[in-house]
Amino acid sequence: MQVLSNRLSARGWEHRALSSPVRLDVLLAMRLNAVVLDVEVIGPEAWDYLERVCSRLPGMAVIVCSAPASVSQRVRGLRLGVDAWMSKPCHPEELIAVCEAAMRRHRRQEMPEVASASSVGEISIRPDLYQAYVRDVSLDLTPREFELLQLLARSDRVLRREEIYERVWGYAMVHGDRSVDVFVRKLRQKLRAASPEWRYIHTHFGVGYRFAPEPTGSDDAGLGVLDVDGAELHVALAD
Amino acid sequence: MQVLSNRLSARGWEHRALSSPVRLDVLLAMRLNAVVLDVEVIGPEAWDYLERVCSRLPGMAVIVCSAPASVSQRVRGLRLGVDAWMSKPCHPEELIAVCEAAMRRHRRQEMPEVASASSVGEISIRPDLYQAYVRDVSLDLTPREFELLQLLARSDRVLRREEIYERVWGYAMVHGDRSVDVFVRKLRQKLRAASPEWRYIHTHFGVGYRFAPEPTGSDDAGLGVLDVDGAELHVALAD
DNA sequence: GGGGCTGTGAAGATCCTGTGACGCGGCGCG
DNA sequence: CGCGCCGCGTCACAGGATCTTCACAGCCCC
Repeated sequence: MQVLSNRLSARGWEHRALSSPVRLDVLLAMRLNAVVLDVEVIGPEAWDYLERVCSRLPGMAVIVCSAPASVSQRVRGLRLGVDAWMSKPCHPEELIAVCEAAMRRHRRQEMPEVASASSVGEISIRPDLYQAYVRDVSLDLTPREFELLQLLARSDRVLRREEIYERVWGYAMVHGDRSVDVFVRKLRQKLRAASPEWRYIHTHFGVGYRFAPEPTGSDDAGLGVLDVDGAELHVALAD
Repeated sequence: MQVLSNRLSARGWEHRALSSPVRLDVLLAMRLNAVVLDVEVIGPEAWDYLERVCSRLPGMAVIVCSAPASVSQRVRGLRLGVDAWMSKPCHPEELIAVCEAAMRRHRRQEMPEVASASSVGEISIRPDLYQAYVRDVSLDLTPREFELLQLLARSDRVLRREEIYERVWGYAMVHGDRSVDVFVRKLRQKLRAASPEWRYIHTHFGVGYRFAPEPTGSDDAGLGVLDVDGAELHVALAD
């Protein structure tokens, strides 16, 4: 169990290990992508339990990993809705691979669930439409601009150019490429046009960019030229 | 093989047994729900073959049934896209149950399609007749055109070409294939002919297409001075 | 004040889409 | 059996949208 847990973490899976049967409604509340069960642990009501789990949570992958069972038992389980049946002892890596294979197929069917819309500052990002809006007015972003915005908006830290390039363009940035800068400029331009009261993309000199919606508190007012200790300066430093 | 074949027939599965490797395009033309492979039979190119089969036919269940293999081999196969890996000898009934488990989710998608007629804009879609109508006049769609329309009409988001291709054609789109574009054009042509006051399919540059019935606001009013030759042209350009 | 680093604008290259035409293969018909 | 029709997929072309590149100006930090 410990080894399995370590390997799951290594592959980036959120998970939890429980040593006793879980009530159906509790399982339901966990909103899992997959569950690995041992019929021995469940006890004599295993078949009934399996059947209810599979029918109540059709979107969840169900893997059984138990002491060796007869063919007829395994077939019965599979027919009830179990996605895979492994015999202990088994290699943890194989168990993980089996879980991933089962989830892969499950996920394919519930395709229509694209990430939902999110709002940052005045703009709302709609992944289902590949577009961003300010009060139902489209920013008219190109695909690249949109992907850049999406990446920035869901990161709350400074992103280096190389990182941005790699995640938006999909391959490594050659040294000296200014594409990221150019697209940041285009994005800023469109953001400013649609939402002039806010600043969204902040430059970190020598590092990269950071996304953070901030109302332009200063929409001017007098704001002298040398507002030395004022808010502006503070913002500049905090930047 | 014979026993397996008999049992498959008993359970009502259409199937065929082949004793030599099958070319990828032949496999593709078979339009299978699942395939059971033996890596020994495929030969030394098994990994490459498996990878291509899985990526080309993401909707098909792939089960490997071979002589006992190492954990790392099984894991590698599963990570490539194989749905289950069984070791010979195995009980035919278990193999069948495993295939059914792998296919279960994929099929669930196709069943509810026997849905009832639906209306979008001026057109009504009749899945039972495999045809679409505008005021009881048939659009005279070909099967492919109809499937494309049906897919688009029940999605309220942008669909990427690869996604459309995969769900209408049933297998993965090769990069650069223009079939989707061509069929969108044919569909638009017929929609425009039957329902000229509406726009249905919207292009999202660099992304894909989105279906949304919209009355052509433009055939009207103010609109420029020299819109002499009419709404039709305008619509065509604006699309 | 100077050496990078970043913002900006524009031009050229590149990519994407709409479109018409064509070839292939299946099917019904004479 | 030949023939034409039809559905389907491919191709090439053209126009337009998008992306990349480049030079220059402005800015930041040392």
